[in-house]
Amino acid sequence: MNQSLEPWMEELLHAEASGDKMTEKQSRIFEAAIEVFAEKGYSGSSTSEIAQRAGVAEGTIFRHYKTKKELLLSIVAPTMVRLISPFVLREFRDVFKTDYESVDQFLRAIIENRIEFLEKNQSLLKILIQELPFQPELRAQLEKVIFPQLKQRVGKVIAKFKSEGRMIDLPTPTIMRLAVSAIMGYVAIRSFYGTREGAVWDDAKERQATIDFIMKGLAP
Amino acid sequence: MNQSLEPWMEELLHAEASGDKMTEKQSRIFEAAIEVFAEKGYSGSSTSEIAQRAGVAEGTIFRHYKTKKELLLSIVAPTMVRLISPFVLREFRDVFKTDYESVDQFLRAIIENRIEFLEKNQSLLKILIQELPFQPELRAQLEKVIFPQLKQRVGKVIAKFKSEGRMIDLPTPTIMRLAVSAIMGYVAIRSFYGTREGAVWDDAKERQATIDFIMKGLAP
DNA sequence: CCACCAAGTGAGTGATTACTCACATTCATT
DNA sequence: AATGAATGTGAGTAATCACTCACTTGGTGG
Repeated sequence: MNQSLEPWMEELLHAEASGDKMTEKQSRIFEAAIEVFAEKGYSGSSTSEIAQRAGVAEGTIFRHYKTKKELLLSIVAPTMVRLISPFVLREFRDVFKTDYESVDQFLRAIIENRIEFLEKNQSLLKILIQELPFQPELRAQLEKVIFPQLKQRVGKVIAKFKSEGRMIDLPTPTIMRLAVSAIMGYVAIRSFYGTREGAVWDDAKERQATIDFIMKGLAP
Repeated sequence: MNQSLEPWMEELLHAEASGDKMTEKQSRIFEAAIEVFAEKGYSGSSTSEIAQRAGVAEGTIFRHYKTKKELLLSIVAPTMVRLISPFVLREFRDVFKTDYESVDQFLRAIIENRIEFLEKNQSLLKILIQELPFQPELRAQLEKVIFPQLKQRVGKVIAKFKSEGRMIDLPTPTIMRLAVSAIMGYVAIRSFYGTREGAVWDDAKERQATIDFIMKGLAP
């Protein structure tokens, strides 16, 4: 399953798994980097500004991260894992035993959950999406680790739904793509409008419409 | 309608409208810039590389564009206009007269048309999406010109569909968001996989599934 | 109390950046 | 052919870049 992760990836995952051994200054750097990267993009950010905003000397950054890119990856790679973490949890496999009242109920719950996650981590998501096209390591992780795991775990649940005739008969990746893109569109527009004064944006209704849209589109 | 465009925008639109008065070298710069920006991102690109790839001296770039950012905007601002141009065409308003057999037929046609456009202009789209969060001028144009025009033009057609009970009763922007995000998801994944050797991607089927998904989701 | 090492510093490094400018070339108009 | 403007050039500039390194600080184990 772990199909020989590359060393840098092992380290990153391990670093995250093994709790926060971070110095206070290091975590200040970490947070500041998230801020600046999200604000100006990776290429548009300078290590000097990150240091400044973290309240540390520029050299301190390189004490903890060999390069600027390593700092980026240490932020973004774990995010991809966290993004799919609910699907890897045991509870998720229990869908087989627990017979949900409706597909709706189950799907709604998980969609709401992921929307919540995305909104609480808007900066991380922004950085991830921005850098995905430019960082081959990230694309590799997505393709070799994230996609397969998603396909395997979620695939089983979707297969069950399909076999019960409660969901449209399409390939699992296609179904996921359609659902995910609707959610991403919702999140994207929401962040475009930000939280504004004269906002003509009824969030509850928009979210409901999005979920309904997905459900109706994926109905058999 | 034109609600007082800012000068730079006027110029850009005018420059495009008034045909190609470009020098050969200028258009070489223009094309090279599209290449490099799409490849490395705006901040990650250097004017020296653009000049090199265009086969001109670096100074030539600044003869035609005051700054690097102006070069970017000259590429990307017209793209936004072209993106919605079909909806501004006269034919589009004729939907009222011409009674389409089905909403399906009409929507399918226009969705296919825009997918085609996006695929033929992948680089431009990539640059646009990448820079939208960082260029206030672009966001302003989107908000003040693109969105309103879309809402007005497309709104009428959608209103007609809704009144005929052939489409779900949701706000126009919501309907557009749902349709557009599904299309963007399709385009994004397609470009992620690129055109590869062992591609497990049946394009025709994916496209069909996407369109069906939109139609079903927007059905009344 | 010493010795040791990781954590932290900030001045310094060469490379690269967007942009300028004095000058050369080409073009259009008379 | 002459002239003025538009186009093109590339060496030059100050600023900024990611990163290094000799050094200081602070905490921990013996």
